[in-house]
Amino acid sequence: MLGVEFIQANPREVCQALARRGITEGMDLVDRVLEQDRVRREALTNLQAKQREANAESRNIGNLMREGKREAAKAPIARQSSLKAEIKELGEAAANAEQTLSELLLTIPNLPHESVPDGLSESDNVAVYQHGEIPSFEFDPLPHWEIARRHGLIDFERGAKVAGAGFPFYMDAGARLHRALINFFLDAATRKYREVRPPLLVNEASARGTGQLPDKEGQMYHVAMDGLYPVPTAEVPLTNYFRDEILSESDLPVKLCAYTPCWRREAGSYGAHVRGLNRLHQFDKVEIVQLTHPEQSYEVLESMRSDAETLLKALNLPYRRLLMCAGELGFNQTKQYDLEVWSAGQERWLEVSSISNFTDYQARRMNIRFRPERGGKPQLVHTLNGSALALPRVVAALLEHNQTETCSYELPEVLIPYLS
RNA sequence: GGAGGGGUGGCAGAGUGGUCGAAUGCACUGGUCUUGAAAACCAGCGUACCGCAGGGUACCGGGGGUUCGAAUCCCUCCCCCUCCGCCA
Repeated sequence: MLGVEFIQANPREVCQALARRGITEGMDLVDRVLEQDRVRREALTNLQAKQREANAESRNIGNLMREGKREAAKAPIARQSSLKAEIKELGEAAANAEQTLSELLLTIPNLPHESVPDGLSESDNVAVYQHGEIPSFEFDPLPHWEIARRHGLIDFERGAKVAGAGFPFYMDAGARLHRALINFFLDAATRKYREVRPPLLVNEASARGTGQLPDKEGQMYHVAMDGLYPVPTAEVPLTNYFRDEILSESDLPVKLCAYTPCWRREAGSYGAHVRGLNRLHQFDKVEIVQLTHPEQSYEVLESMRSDAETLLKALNLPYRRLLMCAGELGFNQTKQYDLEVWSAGQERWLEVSSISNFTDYQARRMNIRFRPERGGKPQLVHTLNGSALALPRVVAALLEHNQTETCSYELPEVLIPYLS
């Protein structure tokens, strides 16, 4: 969430930034936040004045009792009970005001960075870079599900029987290819990031911390009996690792990476775009996360983006880098790159990575701060994350890109050591 | 799942109803001493919020209650530890 102080100090900028996301009632939102904050402060001031009064009275009564003047204490004790009722009422008012403000703030998304292009739709995303040529084939290239079927790499039907659509079995060379990619990605990531094996189920507070709750509730599976959520991405456990903690400035930047399966309900999808490996309920991903000093996050965003791109280059896959337009940004992000590989069999781009800066938006929610070395109050860190990479579409692109006329396929050299 | 014991500041650890936001030790910061360092000594050292300010309020796992007054008593939830059971 945004900080009230910031909104207070920059109402116009906030409105303009929200407008870039297509939110036209920005001024109204800002006004409501400021008004609600005023209400909250007033309620607090009133409450605290009464509490002060009651505390003084109690001290007074304590002194009288100690001196054995029980009679003299009777009047102030009687007065206390009416004070107590007032305090209870004022306390409830203050809590309500606080709650209302925080709910209001949760409806306001993060503000697009100035370097983010304008636009509200997918077509406004800017392809800022492309690596490799889109290949032309002398034959009709097959989609990956066809190649996978002929080689027995993936068993979608039995996956559907055992779990449901979107839960494939990877078999034999298909399973091994997955393991190879996970190891290849992790070996690259761990040269720079601490390797973590996180919990695969998280509690509600963690889902709230990274912003999956309350707005994206339907995207996660939910183990209702125990109040746990299978992770939709390793971002959740990794970023929550330091929730409610104060780090030393010298701890920054914190760099974490993890391989995890990811579970997503992805309700409402249909058609050709969900065929094969395009969209699954369970998939594998290596995630990279950094917590940085506020002054460094945009620099770090570029380096994380480059970490992910290095992998695609090593795999020899044509890909392009999209800079997401203001209207297509995730709710919590200020700037976001998507990396898309070329799917030769489907003749379209497939997203395999998204790298984002959240600035202090998640950190404020999660209360992750650092103590400045030069002294002063703890400050919020900036959080960033990115996929490096998500597996299924990489598998799809590898099969499709490297296919031959006889429907065999080759794999890039970097994977050979991982496949033996 | 059953029985028992616990959750206090960065860490360790006192505190069982009245100036307790909380002793003490360690760690950390500044200073004295020293050629320098160590040791010793002195001082400082939680977080959030309200207030122009002096200052005030809240926080001893979370929530609720008893009381004029709660870290301390009661209820409830969460978490941790030990033993038993079950299990990979």
